[in-house]
Amino acid sequence: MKKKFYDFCKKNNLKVTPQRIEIYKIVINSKEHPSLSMVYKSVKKKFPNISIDTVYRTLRKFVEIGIVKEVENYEDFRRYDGFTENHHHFHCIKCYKIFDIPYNEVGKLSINDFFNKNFEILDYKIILKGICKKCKSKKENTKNPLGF
Amino acid sequence: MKKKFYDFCKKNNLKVTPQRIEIYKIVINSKEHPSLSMVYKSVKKKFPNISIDTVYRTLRKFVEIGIVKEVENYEDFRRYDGFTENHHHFHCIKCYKIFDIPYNEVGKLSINDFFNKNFEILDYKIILKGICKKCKSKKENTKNPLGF
DNA sequence: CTTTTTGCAAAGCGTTTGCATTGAA
DNA sequence: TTCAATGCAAACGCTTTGCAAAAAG
Repeated sequence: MKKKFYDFCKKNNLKVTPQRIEIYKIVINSKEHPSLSMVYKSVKKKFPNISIDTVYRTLRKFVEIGIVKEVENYEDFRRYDGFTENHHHFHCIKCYKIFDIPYNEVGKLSINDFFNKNFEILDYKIILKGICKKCKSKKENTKNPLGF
Repeated sequence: MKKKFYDFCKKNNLKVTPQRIEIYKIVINSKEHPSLSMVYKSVKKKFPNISIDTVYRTLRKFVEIGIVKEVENYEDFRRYDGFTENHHHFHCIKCYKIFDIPYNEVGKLSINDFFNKNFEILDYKIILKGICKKCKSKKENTKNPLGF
């Protein structure tokens, strides 16, 4: 684990600083998939003077080099849906469009027993990512249709 | 559709204003699951003087009364994950913890043919929501473990 | 020694709030 | 005529940026 960290840093020309080591440890050891403010509070125990932007920059770096991932259901902007029945979504990574997918167009999901014993599942969503038909036939897509 | 809107407004003591009608139309008719700024740009065509906070307030109201939904993968804060292998997540709605779920603990998803013909699926994530074992045995959970 | 990283402060930007005015019922 | 909604401006909170000092390699 420590080796993995050093390797990633070396490979990506990142200097290994005590702050980075500590932030990495916190993310790895946390069972809660911490938010930034949680990481910040935690690092401060060891480095009371650390500034919050160091945490921001460090986590961004970690995501960039792939040693840490962002939990999937975060996007920069809220988006709205007038179709209020329960359904899934397909996200096109090229044009940023989101397509509604009715339940029956995706195979039914069967949750296994172990899982059902430990969690009460109220709802689930399948989020598919890929490229829509239109974008597959285009060379490139430069325009951002969302207007930002 | 128009009737649905009037009914929802009446039931929830919302006044039917031209701005609200227009915003609702935009969300309903958009195929793109618009972001706020896209809605804003769109309403401005009809109401050049509309202020952005009206759009904010209106969309919030709509979500509140349930006539519009927020696309699921939006959360207020980024959260981080040191487990970089591909896996699913279970979100506890009580304690806000996110649990890692290996692929094999959830039944395999079979995508049907229609779907595969129209979309190139690069990845999919199953996001389960519910209540974890610990929270099921508790009466209430007042503490927010994420630190915000 | 050179180059990156840190901490600080200020700026940026999406979102929310207070308030007087306007408009729906 | 009453009470909610709008538009405006200011405030708010999370995130980013510029820069000099400090630390890593």
